Amino acid sequence: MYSVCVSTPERLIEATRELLWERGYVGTSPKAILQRAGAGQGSMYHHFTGKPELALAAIRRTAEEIRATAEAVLGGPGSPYERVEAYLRRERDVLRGCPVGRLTMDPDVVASDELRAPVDETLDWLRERLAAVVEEGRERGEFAPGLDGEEIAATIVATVQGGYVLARASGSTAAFDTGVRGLLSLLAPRSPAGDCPTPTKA
Amino acid sequence: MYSVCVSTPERLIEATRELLWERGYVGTSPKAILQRAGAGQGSMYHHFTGKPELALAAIRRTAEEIRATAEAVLGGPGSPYERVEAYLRRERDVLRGCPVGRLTMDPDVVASDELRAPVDETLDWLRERLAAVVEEGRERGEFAPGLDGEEIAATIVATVQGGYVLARASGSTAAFDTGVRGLLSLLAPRSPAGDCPTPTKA
DNA sequence: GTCTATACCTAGATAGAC
DNA sequence: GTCTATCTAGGTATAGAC
Repeated sequence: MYSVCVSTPERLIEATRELLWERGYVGTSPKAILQRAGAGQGSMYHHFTGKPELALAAIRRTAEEIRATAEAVLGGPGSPYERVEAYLRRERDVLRGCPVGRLTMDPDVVASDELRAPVDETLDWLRERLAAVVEEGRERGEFAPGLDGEEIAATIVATVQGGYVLARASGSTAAFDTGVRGLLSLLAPRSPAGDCPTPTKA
Repeated sequence: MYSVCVSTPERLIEATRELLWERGYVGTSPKAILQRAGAGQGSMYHHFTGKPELALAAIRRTAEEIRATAEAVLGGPGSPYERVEAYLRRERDVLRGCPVGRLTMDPDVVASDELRAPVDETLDWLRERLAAVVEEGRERGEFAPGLDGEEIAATIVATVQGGYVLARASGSTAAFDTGVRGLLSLLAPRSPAGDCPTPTKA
């Protein structure tokens, strides 16, 4: 209940954001939204044309929040590798999953260009942002020269999104962390000497 | 419609498998299952106690299928790296997503230990299987000696599961392939000489 | 075993009073 | 703006005929 000094449309949007995160679009009913927002039917249909429009407002806000959170880390201090590591290791509600990524498993969201757009834009922005950081690191010699920024960026975002899947399947955050550690070990800058592996014949 | 020489329970399970893949558990109604299976209400409740039991049968079968498909590649011919690559590059219905992984975004599946169990077991088995292959490759010197099999396995599975998310968000398989290429470039065996990067100071 | 009929609840939206 | 009917359709399950 967001009953303190918050407008009704605001409470509706926040309630929708929570429910979309918890139950997805098909699993969220107007009735559940109204109960959580402490509003009646009339209010909702006065401010919004229906469930899709309300969901769109909620998704857009969540998308914006995710960008801001990511930018705070990726545009922060530290070397490119450190910023990627900070992004991967930053605190997350792992078992709740990604409030934007999870919508891609929602048939009604994917079927609607309007609802899918903010999801697509967010993940696309994130990939581009990470690609720039990786390219910067590669130019500095922090990453192997053969790596491609866009490819590595896609791998990073996928590892996070897939980490949520593993964690929710097992009911534990461990698998998420394990996957992230694996990726970081693959990305880790080569130390000055001695660990360039001696290749053996195939 | 699976009307040719197939028992009714069989048709019900197959219809449920399809619908769970397309629409998830909360998005799949008994009515839709019956229509696709070409059966009536009575048939379904004669053979199954209800939607959860039918879904469980469907999920178990899909899980078994996934294991068999993965084992065919991971237990096949080729070096460990080649088998991992074959797993990552094998043909997939990328835009349909993973029929097992997607269930982790379903609130009713995650809330039920019974329904979640086969999902968890499948992804867990896959990680262990991949970990063994990676360990084998590391012992052969195909992968860097510092890598951890279980970590890399989690990264591989997460990249695939997350690749589905990226693909479905954009409505294109490109992002999946890009993420896989990035991961393969990170995993690639070091070539005999010349590309051990000259490290620069941090 | 399979069908139809029936039941009750919820989803999603509209109408009109206040 | 918000509320309480009201409405039609669908979700989920049971009962009982065939």
